[in-house]
Amino acid sequence: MIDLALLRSDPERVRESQRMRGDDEAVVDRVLATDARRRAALTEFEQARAEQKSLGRDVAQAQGDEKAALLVRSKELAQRVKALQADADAADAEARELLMSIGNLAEPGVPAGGADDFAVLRTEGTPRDFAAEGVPVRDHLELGEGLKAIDMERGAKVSGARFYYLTGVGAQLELAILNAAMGVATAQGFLPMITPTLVRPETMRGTGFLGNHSDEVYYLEKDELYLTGTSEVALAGYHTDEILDLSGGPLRYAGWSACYRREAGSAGRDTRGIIRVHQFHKVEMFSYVRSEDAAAEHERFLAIQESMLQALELPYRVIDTAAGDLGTSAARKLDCEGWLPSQERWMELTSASNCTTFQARRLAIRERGEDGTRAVATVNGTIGTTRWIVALLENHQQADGSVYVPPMLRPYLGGVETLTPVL
RNA sequence: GGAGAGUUGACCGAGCGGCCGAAGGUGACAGUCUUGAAAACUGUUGAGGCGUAACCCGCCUCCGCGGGUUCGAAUCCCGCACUCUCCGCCA
Repeated sequence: MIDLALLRSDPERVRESQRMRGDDEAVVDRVLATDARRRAALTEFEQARAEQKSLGRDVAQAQGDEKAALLVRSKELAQRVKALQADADAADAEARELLMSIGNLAEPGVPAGGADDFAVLRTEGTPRDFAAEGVPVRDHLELGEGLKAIDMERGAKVSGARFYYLTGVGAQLELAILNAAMGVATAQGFLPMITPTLVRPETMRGTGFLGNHSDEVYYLEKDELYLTGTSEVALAGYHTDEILDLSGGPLRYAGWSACYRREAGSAGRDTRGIIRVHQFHKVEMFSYVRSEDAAAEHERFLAIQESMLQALELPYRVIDTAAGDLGTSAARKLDCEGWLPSQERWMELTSASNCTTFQARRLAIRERGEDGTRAVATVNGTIGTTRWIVALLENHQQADGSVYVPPMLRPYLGGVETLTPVL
């Protein structure tokens, strides 16, 4: 939720952001109009209510005829108060709903436009020249099957499309990635957390995942619970309705969780292998930080992500996502995309979003300031996920179908330097 | 799944249908005293909103959440969530 006070004082700033995102800018004026109506109704209600309260005190003290007369008056007033309250509540709900429909303000510098309008900030590492090496490029699934690491067929038999089993070294490889990620995060001062993956509607809504992309989310109707697509949801919800003490620096958490995504809008995309699946695991960094420090925290996340990808010896590029491709909550999103040799394209491996005060405002997460409280900022970012298996297998494949293991992961794989196909 | 008890401010804990945003205590902060500290004493100490752009000030809302009864609800009624205890079931 954006700051209503800001929308009132600088509506053009909000319109500008809406344009950058490709969203409706007329909503800004609707918010202004509805808010004016809300305030008028509220004032009227409050005046009537004040009168009712003072009359009520008179009733309590009056006796006999005087009391009877006062009761008549206050009964009339009670009707009026009720009606005015209903008006005020309705106007408030309407204003709030409109305000909630506005995505976070894109940060200055974020490219305008949609999914294809991202800016490439830099490229690190060089994709291998497989032809020059004389290595025939196999895709991750072919490699994974050769290693007996990935079983899509049985995944489909048991659960359907986009489900899979990780078997043997595949399972070990995922655990290696996640454990390495957890280790790095912990060393960087993040508190390790294993989080719930089923959350209540308020939490899902508060984190901004029930907006445009609500089709992406699994919902358990019988229990009124949502399956989360990232531990960001549980980590953001963790401090709902709390006033935090950030005087000692940001609160940093590293959440480990299974992630569930319906992939409703991606029919036909990435159907082969485990690039785009309904269920996977992820370690996510999440910080609660003072508003003025959020951009620096965002950079910090990116640096940690890059250090992971470098340790895994994966070529990648960093992109600044365009405004129209930001999630509802994000003001800026920086992704690291790893090279995918089999398709000769880049594929998202990490994503880091600065949500500024947007999420915290919805979830009522504040800190104590000089006078009063103010919303904190939240920042989130990937530090390891199942999909990295794809990049590792493909980028580190050898001519014989074996796969080189970067030193960082070896301690988690019994020290092996190479994964060898099972014949 | 069944039965019961509970949910009040940073924390503990009172609370009669009518000056109750809420006694008392703890903690925190400030002051007095002290060389300093402790103790003692005194004072301050919740959030959101409207009037209003801001101050002062005034007013409204918030006693788990949502409804209802009433001129008036922390207090009475209903529903929901959560916590605890006992029983049952599963592991």
